[in-house]
Amino acid sequence: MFQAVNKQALSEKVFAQIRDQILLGTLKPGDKLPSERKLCDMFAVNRGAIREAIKRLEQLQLIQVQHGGGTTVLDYHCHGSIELLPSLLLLNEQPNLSVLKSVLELRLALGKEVVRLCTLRCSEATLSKLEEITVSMLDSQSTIQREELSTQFWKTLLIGSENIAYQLAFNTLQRTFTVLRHSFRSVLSQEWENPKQYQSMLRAMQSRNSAKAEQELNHLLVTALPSSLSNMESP
Amino acid sequence: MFQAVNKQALSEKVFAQIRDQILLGTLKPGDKLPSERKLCDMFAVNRGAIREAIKRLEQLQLIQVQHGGGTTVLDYHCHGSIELLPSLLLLNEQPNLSVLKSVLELRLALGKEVVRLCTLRCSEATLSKLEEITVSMLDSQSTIQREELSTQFWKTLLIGSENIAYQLAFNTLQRTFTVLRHSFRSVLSQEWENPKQYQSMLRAMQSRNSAKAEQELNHLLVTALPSSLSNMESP
DNA sequence: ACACAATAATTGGTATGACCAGTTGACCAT
DNA sequence: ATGGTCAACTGGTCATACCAATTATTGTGT
Repeated sequence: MFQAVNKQALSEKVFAQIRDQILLGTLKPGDKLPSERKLCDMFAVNRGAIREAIKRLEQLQLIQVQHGGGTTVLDYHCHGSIELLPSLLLLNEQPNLSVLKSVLELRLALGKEVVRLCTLRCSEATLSKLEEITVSMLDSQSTIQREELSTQFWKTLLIGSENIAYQLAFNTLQRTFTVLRHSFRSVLSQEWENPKQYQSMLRAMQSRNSAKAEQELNHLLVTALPSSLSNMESP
Repeated sequence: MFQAVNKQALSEKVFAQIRDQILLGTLKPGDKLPSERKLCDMFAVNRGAIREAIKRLEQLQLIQVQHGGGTTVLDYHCHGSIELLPSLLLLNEQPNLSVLKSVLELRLALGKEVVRLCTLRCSEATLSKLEEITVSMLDSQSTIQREELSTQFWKTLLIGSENIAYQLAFNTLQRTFTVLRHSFRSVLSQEWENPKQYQSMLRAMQSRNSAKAEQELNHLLVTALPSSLSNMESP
């Protein structure tokens, strides 16, 4: 009936505003940000809040701060962190289809590699755990439960792939999709509604057939795409 | 002859210390960070510096802050940003070989996709620009110049791939390698010392042969690996 | 002894105002 | 043209107070 109230720290709001202005291009690379004192006036908050926001922007490589020399906007195409994807995706009211396509492509490419490496490297114990999860998926009742199991499945795959870089990259991707789903309930079909496909992939992994496993994953992810985005070039 | 002097803001030092303690596992997931006031005493700095550091840590998803309820350490395996790779790589005095291997695998996988997509999508103008760059590479004198040209080459590839997610992911990877080279001059052979291989790849792209281009990239990147890391499973 | 509401203590969030420390540019002397 | 001096500006640090949310404690009634 009621919705949770949106509480947000001041530094958070300041951060979001400046970030979006940079991503929208209102603030262009090379531009100087107003001085911290001026920003205090403009946002009507104290300097601490401004500085905290600036630290976050710096962390995302959106700006460069120089002691005594002002703060400069960077080109996020060249320096921006991949953590910007959620913000880029939802810059306007509707999700940006071009960005969405990019994210899906990235997920597909990374996913394939994870499945491949996991197939080649993972222990029997990992395969057993994956087996357990798919079984639970098949007789799961609620969507929310299948979603949780799907997350479990991927987490296990990532551990099996023995690659921390992929693990961290997936964290970012997951945040991106979380934000997306939160704002737009059904932009994407949910791959976790297809437990049988998970099982097919696992079968391939159990026989250590990485090519087949990749192919099954491709099927799992691509069939979940809306037609407007399905014009991706497959290998 | 001379080196730039290492100047670092206080909040920066605080940030680095806490970050490393989390990555090292001294601070475990679920642990409570000391309160901001206590941290002030421990680090002997002002509360503003502490708070700025905390904002950065939060941005990296290393901690979770709750108004009035303290600050909790998160499991970076599950939540951490991919921006942690540079720190993970150089946690101890020597680069962590396991992490290094992960990063190289990620670079290879992403690189292949970028080359593939660029081959399929890029304009003739992009191909011309790539041609220019490789020509410059061939008659470049200094290493520093080849490095710059190599960066140019990749930047152009990324634009040609028309995928913002890959672009941002590469920014992170580039930072990782920059940090690595900065600390350890010659852990890796430098792929930009092999201009001919760049040209072979470009030839494949010009004939829109994405499979061949991928293969040439594989050769370019894999031959640059030290033998201790070359036991990667190739597809 | 237990449940529960009121209260106190703790923790993060915001606000001022001051001063320190680099950067920049104008001006000047060499 | 080079380097020094100075003032104005910008980011960095500090101390202190108070607001706001959470958590622990206390006290009350049953």
